[in-house]
Amino acid sequence: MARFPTIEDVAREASVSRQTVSNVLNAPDIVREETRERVRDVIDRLGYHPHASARRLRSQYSSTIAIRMDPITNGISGSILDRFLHDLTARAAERGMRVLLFTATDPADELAQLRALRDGADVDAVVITSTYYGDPRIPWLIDAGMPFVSFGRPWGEEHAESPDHRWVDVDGFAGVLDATRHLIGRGIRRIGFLGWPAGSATGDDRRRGWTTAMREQFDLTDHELELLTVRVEESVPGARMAVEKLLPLRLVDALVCVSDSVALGAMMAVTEAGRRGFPVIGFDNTPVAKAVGLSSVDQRTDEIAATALDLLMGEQGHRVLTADEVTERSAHRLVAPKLIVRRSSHLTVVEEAGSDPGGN
Amino acid sequence: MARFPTIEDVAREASVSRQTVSNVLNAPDIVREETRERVRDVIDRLGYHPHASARRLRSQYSSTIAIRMDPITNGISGSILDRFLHDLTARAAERGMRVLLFTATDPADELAQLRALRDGADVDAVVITSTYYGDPRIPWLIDAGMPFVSFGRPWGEEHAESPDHRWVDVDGFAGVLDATRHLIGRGIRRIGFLGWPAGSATGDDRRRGWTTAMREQFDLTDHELELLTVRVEESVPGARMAVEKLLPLRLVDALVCVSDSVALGAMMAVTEAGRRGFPVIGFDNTPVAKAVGLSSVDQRTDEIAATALDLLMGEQGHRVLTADEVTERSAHRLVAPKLIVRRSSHLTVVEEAGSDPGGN
DNA sequence: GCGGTGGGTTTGATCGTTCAAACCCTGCGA
DNA sequence: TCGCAGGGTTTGAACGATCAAACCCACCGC
Repeated sequence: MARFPTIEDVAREASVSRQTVSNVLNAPDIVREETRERVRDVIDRLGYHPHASARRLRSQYSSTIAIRMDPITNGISGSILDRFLHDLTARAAERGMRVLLFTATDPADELAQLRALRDGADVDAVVITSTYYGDPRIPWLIDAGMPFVSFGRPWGEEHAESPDHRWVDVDGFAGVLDATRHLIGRGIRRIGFLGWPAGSATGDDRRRGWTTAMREQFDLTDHELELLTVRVEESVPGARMAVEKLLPLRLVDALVCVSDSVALGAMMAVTEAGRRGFPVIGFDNTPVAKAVGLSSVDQRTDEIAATALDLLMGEQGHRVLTADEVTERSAHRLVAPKLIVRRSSHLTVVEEAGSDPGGN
Repeated sequence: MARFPTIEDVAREASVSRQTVSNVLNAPDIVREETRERVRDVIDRLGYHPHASARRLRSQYSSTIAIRMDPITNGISGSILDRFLHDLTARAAERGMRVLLFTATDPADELAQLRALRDGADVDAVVITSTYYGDPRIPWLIDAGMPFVSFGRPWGEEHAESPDHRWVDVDGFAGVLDATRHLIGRGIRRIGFLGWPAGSATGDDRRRGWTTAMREQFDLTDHELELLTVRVEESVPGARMAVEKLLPLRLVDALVCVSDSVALGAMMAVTEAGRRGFPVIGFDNTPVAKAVGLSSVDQRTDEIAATALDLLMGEQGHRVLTADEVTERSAHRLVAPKLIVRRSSHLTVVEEAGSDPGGN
């Protein structure tokens, strides 16, 4: 392989110094216009690209964000993280950042990996996903002074309000509220909620969207709402069996679901029972939802990715901000999801419209 | 943030030279044991990690592999690439390699991205996926002298046999052959094939697995095989409708499918028609297959990832091999997939066993 | 006693860039 | 005329590692 041109080659060819070439690239406004043009021409002609490692070595910025590739493909909803990953990569590129993947076998290993990435000056920041209660990564990252943002709220953690922990999350409450209102708007009254066992922060938050929508329209007690709720584990067959039992009771005329997995189970039960026109709405807008025509609440991963970068680098910046540069107001953000309406929530069978954030 | 220790700090502390520290890390066998131990102790004590960019600058290796994050989440099978990505990252780490993501809006943009990555000396090699007929990336990469491996055969391309183009692919033929034999072994004779429209290289290859298995057992003409074949586009509802029409004809007693998407459609039709005990087998072993109990042919992404790295770096190497270091024999590999049996292909309803490559 | 050998270690140069400071020039006011 | 400001450019050093060659020294054979 032929040697690539260096900044030195460009400088010589353009009859300027190395530093001037560097300035053309990094601070074009301090270079006289004529010089700038000339240097740019040479850069194009030689096909020069700065050597990333040399730049990183000198500037001490890696312009790289690390994210863990999670092994857990939790049911059918795992693909959200993949969509997020894609969008994060695209958005990061717009800001001159790269995304580096890593994997870990367990939490301890993950911390070791993070330490190595930091010490090797390989990454400027980390994006963490799937946070959980008492997540050890968070104090570690704060302590290590490593900038990070989490996709997921720190439910009930001490750092929830602190700018030390920047986070972005999906407003599950708002999403389910929308979905429920959508069904109410179609004239349905007896809308059930198919959720996870109580106690899951995310699940409870989503259910609150449903209870709020139901209460604002109908006069229901907590007890009545509880009767309209079915709770199952996150699994397709489990949900299917639960709904098979529920349908003959004729208690509800539609179901808002906490996830696409359980919604898929519900749909299968509904189909099998021959109850066409019984609306079901899922949550996550996974490819499966798209494939089977299931209405679902879309997480808008692109919006989340863009927001994560805003939190890390500021609205405009091209550099990762350290924790002490972040103010409380700019450290947390909820992204409102968007209901995608498909056949499963129409009373009449209608194909969805062509343009649809759910994919192609 | 406090400054990290450099190789210089370690050297001073251990009373040796920089180079000796470097040797302890990169060529431990040439250092006297006593010295090695002493240096290792100091490294541990100071928590030293080599500065990745400095190393890359000097050594001209980036130890990084780039892969494009594909925007196309083609139906429900998009998740295979994600599993591959995860496995590739894990396997690469074992060999001291990192995986860097990038995205592109179109083929031209992808080439531009690749060029920038190469010129910036950011990556040593590229993994490309979703290759297609006449893929412009392949000649470009060969021409640019950039080492690469593709996940996917170059169907009918000139480079198919050349060591210039290293590739690994799933042996769809063998997978479908297995699946069909599995059904034959269960005593089923009239096994249909649900495929894609003729002309797709991957689809035709998979169908050949079915025809071979059927021929070796039963005496069937091409025409008869054609009658047992149903062809649909890659979509759940399309497959469902096709199978809805097929079932009443009572021509077939089971279906082997070209993908999980169409298999899912088939399953839905079967369920709706109340034909319990009508086996369906998919291909890809997506999370959805796992979730709904669909037997499926698993692509073994981990095996593929490991093989891709073998092709790039040699069986043992810790360095990417350039194209001219590769011999013809070591440039291509087919990975045999593995049938995962679930409820959908049992005549009696039986849950699958606990340990299952399909996830958790 | 002297040259040769080879394992183990050190030394100086180098990778390609940016930082910090110096430099050069022109214009302007005192 | 001189000093000074300041835009534009150049120069030398530094970032932290590895490469290539030199070095040291104990040992061996003749």
